[in-house]
Amino acid sequence: MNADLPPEPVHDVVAEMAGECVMMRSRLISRVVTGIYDQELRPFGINSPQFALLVVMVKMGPSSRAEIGRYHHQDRSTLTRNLKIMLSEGWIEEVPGAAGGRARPMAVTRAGRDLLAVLAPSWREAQKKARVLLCEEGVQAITKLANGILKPAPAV
Amino acid sequence: MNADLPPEPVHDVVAEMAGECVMMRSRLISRVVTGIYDQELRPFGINSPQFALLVVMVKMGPSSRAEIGRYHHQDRSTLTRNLKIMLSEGWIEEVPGAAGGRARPMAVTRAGRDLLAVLAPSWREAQKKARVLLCEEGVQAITKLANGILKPAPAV
DNA sequence: GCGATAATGTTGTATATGCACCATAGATTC
DNA sequence: GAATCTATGGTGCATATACAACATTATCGC
Repeated sequence: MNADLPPEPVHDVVAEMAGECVMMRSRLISRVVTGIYDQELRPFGINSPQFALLVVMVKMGPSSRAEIGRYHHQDRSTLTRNLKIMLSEGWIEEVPGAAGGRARPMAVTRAGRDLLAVLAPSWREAQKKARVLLCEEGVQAITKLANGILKPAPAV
Repeated sequence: MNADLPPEPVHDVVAEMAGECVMMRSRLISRVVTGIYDQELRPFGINSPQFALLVVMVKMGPSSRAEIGRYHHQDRSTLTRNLKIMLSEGWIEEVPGAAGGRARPMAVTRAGRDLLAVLAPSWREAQKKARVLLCEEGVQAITKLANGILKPAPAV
């Protein structure tokens, strides 16, 4: 309001940050929740980020790194590296003669789909634990939020 | 229910995962929100995770890596490395003759507190953008969730 | 067709994050 | 007091993540 007032005490500023920062809370939740799923998925040799990417790719169908990045809000370079690991695991593959020519769409393999089917019970176990931690209310809020990010208002 | 039934179609399983996974959504939100704050904080030479740690450390007062890790849900080794960078920036320091002897508490320096005061307006700008993205409802849900994780039911 | 522009994928660099494992230093137990 | 247990901090390793810069490849405008 008034730029000439003395700066507010650092203590107050930090109290405001500690009490309200959305980023701190988002990252905290992400860390804790990721840990829950990593624990359940570990026996299958796949981790949380890889599982997420695999599911997104099944959902999207054959897609280029750039397309996946736009939908999943990840940098192209991140996908170049993460997909390389998933390729070597045989969960995904490059679709041969697809797309115009510059892009090289990737798709989930049969092995990738089978893996998802096999680990489904463990994933549900993790879901259950997450629900306990976040309560049904929290789960719904997060679901709604994320869906809003994934499906931005279509250009009319 | 019945282990002898044929496995449900992979398609259905993936649809369930894509539509309900809490981890995928938590990480997505975290990525997007972190990006918002990183953009605002960049001019100050500090990134989102470092900012979060700095705020937590002011809040906690002099604390060992182990204590910070328990409160902030981070591995001790993660803190060893992250704090090293913050030490070299002069935002935190080792408290000399504190604690019993085995632990070596770390505390935020004057420079660290000043940095928080200086970047406060940019942080509020990021808060504003986050509020637009998540809506007031989402912000409150995340805040409530995270507070629940930070303040677990005290052992009675 | 040609030059300008835009999109794609890659690599270098820096940081975040957790697990497994280790050495050390307090704390416990007898 | 010595053996054992436990907590702390550090290292090696693997992965996630983004930004900057680059070469390549379309695409557009003319």
